[in-house]
Amino acid sequence: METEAYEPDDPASHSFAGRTPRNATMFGPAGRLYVYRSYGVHWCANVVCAQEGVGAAILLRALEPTAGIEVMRQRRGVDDVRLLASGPGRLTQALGISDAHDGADLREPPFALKPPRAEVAVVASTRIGITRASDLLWRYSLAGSSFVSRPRPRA
DNA sequence: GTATTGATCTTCT
DNA sequence: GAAGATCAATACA
Repeated sequence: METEAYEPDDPASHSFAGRTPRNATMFGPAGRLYVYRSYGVHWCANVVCAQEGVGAAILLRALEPTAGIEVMRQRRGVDDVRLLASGPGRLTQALGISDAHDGADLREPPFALKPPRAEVAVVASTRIGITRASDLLWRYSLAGSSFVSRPRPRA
């Protein structure tokens, strides 16, 4: 439901300052999962989306639970479906993603990549939760969705 | 209801 | 030693 883009020349991107042991996955081949720890507390999941050697990825900020909702509720400890994965940290907790999944190939089980089930209306807006280059319209979410981390970026 | 702060790891200065 | 792609609990109006 919601993603954010990060490129090598983006001051807010982990890959901007160069390759480190933690973000090494980000420089790997596309289609893999890049997991990093945020603020020492949360895990955040990204999809590597450029050729090997280029540190570019898409941050998964929110999703709409469609399967395994009960499991997600158990892991998150909340009932409201809209709160199960409405944020990067919440998303990884709901899916049970951790550093064990860093570098995993999204084309292999337990993951799977599929084409969209239907045409969707996507809106671009400013990014959230960062302090640098936050004016870039690199946050993409589905129009009118109630599963995003915030209904709208504050004006 | 909004505002502030704690938790706690990796990297950078 | 400080900041950061965050969340949730606490403090205040």
